[in-house]
Amino acid sequence: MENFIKITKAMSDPTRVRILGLLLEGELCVCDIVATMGFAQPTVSRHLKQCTDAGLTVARKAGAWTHYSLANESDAPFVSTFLDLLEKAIRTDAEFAELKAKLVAVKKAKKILSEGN
Amino acid sequence: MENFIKITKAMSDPTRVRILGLLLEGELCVCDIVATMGFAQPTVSRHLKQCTDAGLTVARKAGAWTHYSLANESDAPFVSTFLDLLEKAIRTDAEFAELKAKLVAVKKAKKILSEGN
DNA sequence: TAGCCATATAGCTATTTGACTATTTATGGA
DNA sequence: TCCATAAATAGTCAAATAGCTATATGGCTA
Repeated sequence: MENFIKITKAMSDPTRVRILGLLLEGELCVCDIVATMGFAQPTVSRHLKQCTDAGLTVARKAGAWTHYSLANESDAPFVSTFLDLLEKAIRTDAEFAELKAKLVAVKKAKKILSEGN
Repeated sequence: MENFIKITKAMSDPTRVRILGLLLEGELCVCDIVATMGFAQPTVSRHLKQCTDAGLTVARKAGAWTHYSLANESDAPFVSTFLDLLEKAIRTDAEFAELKAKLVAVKKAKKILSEGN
């Protein structure tokens, strides 16, 4: 029950739902999400912490970076079903479509910068 | 998306989850839930309104009474899946077990009173 | 070691939420 | 018609939440 509430609470905020939606595309670092969504870095960090506490996401540290990805079903009960529902829900969200496009642009820009070195 | 958020918001409060859990047993009037849960009548009424707005419950007026029941899958997308998850979540909630027993007692008491007339 | 970068944490503010009491609305029976 | 009962609405208050800025923390590189 407590777990269920944590998950539904985490999924009851549009910002977090969209962050989770971006993670459907694959692992992302905090800075990617910040660059894509335009929120302050601590705001994104807190959202990710809440998702991780709910068992929806997993953090992987690599040097200064923290990469977040969606938890897989073995990590916690319900999670995969909830993520399926979420995926269906954001499919029709216009704002999410924009974010997804923005993320592609952010990744592309990052790649160009890294190649420049 | 908006609908999804309404549903997850409705399901992110333990009181509402337990109310919905009681409705798994079948249709109930507001006063049954009030008697079972011990909250003030307006509190319960508001929770039920929120659930109905989210498409999780349906209200049926009969005289002075309003009977609430769970929506069926055709009423709104996601709903049946969410209710399945909810059912699994409350299965292990000790407080819900107590409420379920209390509801049985409330119904029994009501029956005795009605037979007395 | 100094300084920069990516994250996390702390603390603040505005808003939302969940509880309550008091009141209103609506129905059925004396 | 008048009263009792069931439910909904309005208004109030305390606690939780989501955003922000400022400040740690921790790792990499010159």
